[in-house]
Amino acid sequence: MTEHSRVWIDAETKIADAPGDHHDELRLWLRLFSVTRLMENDVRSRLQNEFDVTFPRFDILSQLYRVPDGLILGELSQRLMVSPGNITSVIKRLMDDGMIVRNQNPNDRRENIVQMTALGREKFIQMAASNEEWVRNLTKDLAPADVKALLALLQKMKTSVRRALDE
Amino acid sequence: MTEHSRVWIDAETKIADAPGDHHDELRLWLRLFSVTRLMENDVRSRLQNEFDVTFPRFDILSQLYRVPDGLILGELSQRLMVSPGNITSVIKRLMDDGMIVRNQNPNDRRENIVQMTALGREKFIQMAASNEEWVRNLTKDLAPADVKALLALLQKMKTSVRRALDE
DNA sequence: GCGTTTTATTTTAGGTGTCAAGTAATTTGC
DNA sequence: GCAAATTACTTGACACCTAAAATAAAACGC
Repeated sequence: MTEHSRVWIDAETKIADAPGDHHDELRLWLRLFSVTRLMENDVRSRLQNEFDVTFPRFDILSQLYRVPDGLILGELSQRLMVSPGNITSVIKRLMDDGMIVRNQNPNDRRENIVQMTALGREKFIQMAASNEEWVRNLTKDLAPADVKALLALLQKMKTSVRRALDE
Repeated sequence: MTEHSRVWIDAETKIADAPGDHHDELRLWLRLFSVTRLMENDVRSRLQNEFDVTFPRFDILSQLYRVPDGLILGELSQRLMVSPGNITSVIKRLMDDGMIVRNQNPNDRRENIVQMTALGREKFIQMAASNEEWVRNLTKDLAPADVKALLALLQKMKTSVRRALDE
């Protein structure tokens, strides 16, 4: 039992489980939420302890890593699903750390493009490798077929959610 | 398209999808995370707009609703999977709103039991009903069998995560 | 072409989150 | 029985988060 594994009694465990009633969707949401929080808490504390980086910063780096040409702040905000006003300060700190750079688009001076630096790229690669290892370890009791099935079902779920949000 | 449905391009959409490689677990984590955030953002903004309550407060009320005898702060912290230091101020605000009360346990004066008030109970019932409706709407394109399958697979996943955290 | 509108970002106020250090109450161990 | 360890909670420093208002630049409309 490591420091990363404080035992949570999560928000969903104690609900009377009478499967098959009319509350399965709610139960699904609670379970989804609790698994996510469980994993997120572990990943967050490991990122902090082993790389001295916060989860949101890692999140930003993940995005920028995949887009070498960089992203404008608005795109970043949308991809991370956080509000635009939030990005400003986190970006500032990543710049102070030398992980990213930020440049005004000369063709549209409202836009600010952020890109990874070589340093950011180098550090991110290490974090990403550890991150993947942590996640694989957390999910190691799932059979590959379960993983596949979850991927497909969660895709369906995401599609449903997006459709509902677009209405 | 309502105010609740700002269109996010989430953190996971843009990953090259080459299913079947060795990165399915990571992809699963990203997808799980993005669905959760998508739903959470919607639920949070609706709770705020329609009930003037924050998500964490709703979370606390949900727990207390199910336990009429109340919970001590530490239990609450564990169930919500948030750090103990966090609970204090949120509890304080819920008390100011008259939704909950807090009493010292006379047998162990370190412990503080929080319970819902009649007002809290009354308001929570309305919120919970709306919440369930929102969630059902968000997941409405999922067949009942998909919901069942997801519930089972996420349970497996949660078990795997807990086991890994206990090591 | 010039005022209006839209778009991109920042700022502000307030709530929530962590961790670490601190306080108070109980339990342990000799 | 009393010092030491543990448990429950609070506080303080700092990071993130949202919503809404403010700023600045580009696009639009007539």
